Amino acid sequence: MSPENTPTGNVPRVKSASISGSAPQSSSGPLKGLYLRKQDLRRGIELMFFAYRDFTGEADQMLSNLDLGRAHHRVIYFVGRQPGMSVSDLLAILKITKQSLSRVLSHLINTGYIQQTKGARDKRQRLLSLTKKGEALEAKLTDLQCRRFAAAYSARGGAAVDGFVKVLSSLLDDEIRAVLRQQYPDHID
Amino acid sequence: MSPENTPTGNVPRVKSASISGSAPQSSSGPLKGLYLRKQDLRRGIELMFFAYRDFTGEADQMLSNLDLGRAHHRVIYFVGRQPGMSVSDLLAILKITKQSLSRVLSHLINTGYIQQTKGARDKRQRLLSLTKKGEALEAKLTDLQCRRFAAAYSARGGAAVDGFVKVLSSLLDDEIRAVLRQQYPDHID
DNA sequence: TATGATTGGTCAACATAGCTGACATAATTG
DNA sequence: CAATTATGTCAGCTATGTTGACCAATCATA
Repeated sequence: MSPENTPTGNVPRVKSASISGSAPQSSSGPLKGLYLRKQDLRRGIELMFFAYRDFTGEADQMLSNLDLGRAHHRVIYFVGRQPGMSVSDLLAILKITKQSLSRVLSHLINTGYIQQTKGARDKRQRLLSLTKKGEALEAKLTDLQCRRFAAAYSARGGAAVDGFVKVLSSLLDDEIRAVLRQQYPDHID
Repeated sequence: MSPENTPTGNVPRVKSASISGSAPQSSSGPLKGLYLRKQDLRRGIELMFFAYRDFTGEADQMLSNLDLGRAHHRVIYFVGRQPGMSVSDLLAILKITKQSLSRVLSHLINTGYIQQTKGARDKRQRLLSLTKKGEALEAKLTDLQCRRFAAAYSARGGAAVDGFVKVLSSLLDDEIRAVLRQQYPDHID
């Protein structure tokens, strides 16, 4: 309740045990490493938590009215992003088990959001795409989230967006960064 | 499998139905709004998804070895952040039901990560804090995530960090932004 | 052509972490 | 004293992840 936070005070308090190894706290150039104080790193952690929750919140709401969840959203989003993708493509992006995906995907197929066609080259593959109904939902959901980003981006300007993209890219695991570089060029900075 | 993405090509393709309302696509100053193209907004959506997953991944791994989950992590993190906070403080931050919190919190108390003391002013309150054991775990987990942020921050520099923080702040719901401004000053830009 | 790998699916069981609804207790506040 | 607040608890439901086992169709190759 009280607005002060006892342990991590407002003062620098440059403790940073094992982190300071890669980040000399007050040595080189002017202001260098000022953004590597423990409090700054914690701010990053916390902003990620809150921003991610809020970023997904509106879409979650819309989805729940349709008896769908966030897992369905992900499938709809990525299939809409890349129609004709195979199930294993999707598994590689979502990094969940095929059993988990199967539950969600078959529901989306049964309810007419997604359709599948046999692969021409490899007939084992099931190539996924959105139906008209699926496209409509994808558009509504993506639009919601795009609005939020558009508002944030235009409030802060191009330089901030550039930094945002750079830092997020650097937060990724090397593995997924490689996948993104392949599948979605221009994404990674 | 194929690296090309059929619908959302690499070319601008400035379709942007309802978004273009707040973002004139090619009108004003030089390069203005160049970061508001549909593809740029989608990049934001996708980076948030992947970065959040990777950012939480390492900690999740460590937690699962202790038979704890991400929900326990959140409690440990925020209690460590602000020892002596009440249950309702925590509920306001986490935005989950007290029943959900109760399950996780009582487990953390039973296993000796968190202790509670009666409030001095208001004896109904249970003020939460980490035990030694809890502090040790919190330190390990936060350190993991701080390392990731420190690496990203120092790879990209202060200007990028500044933009990152600005954009994330603008992605927040107004409501939580107010809470953060109160509880964690200096967090919101 | 036979064998093994790949693509994809299915059934069953389980765990985590959210939810609602209903109710209880203790303490504070007006 | 009455109403509100802070917190807890029981019971049950849902969404979404997990393992493990097993199956069928198709492809690639020795």
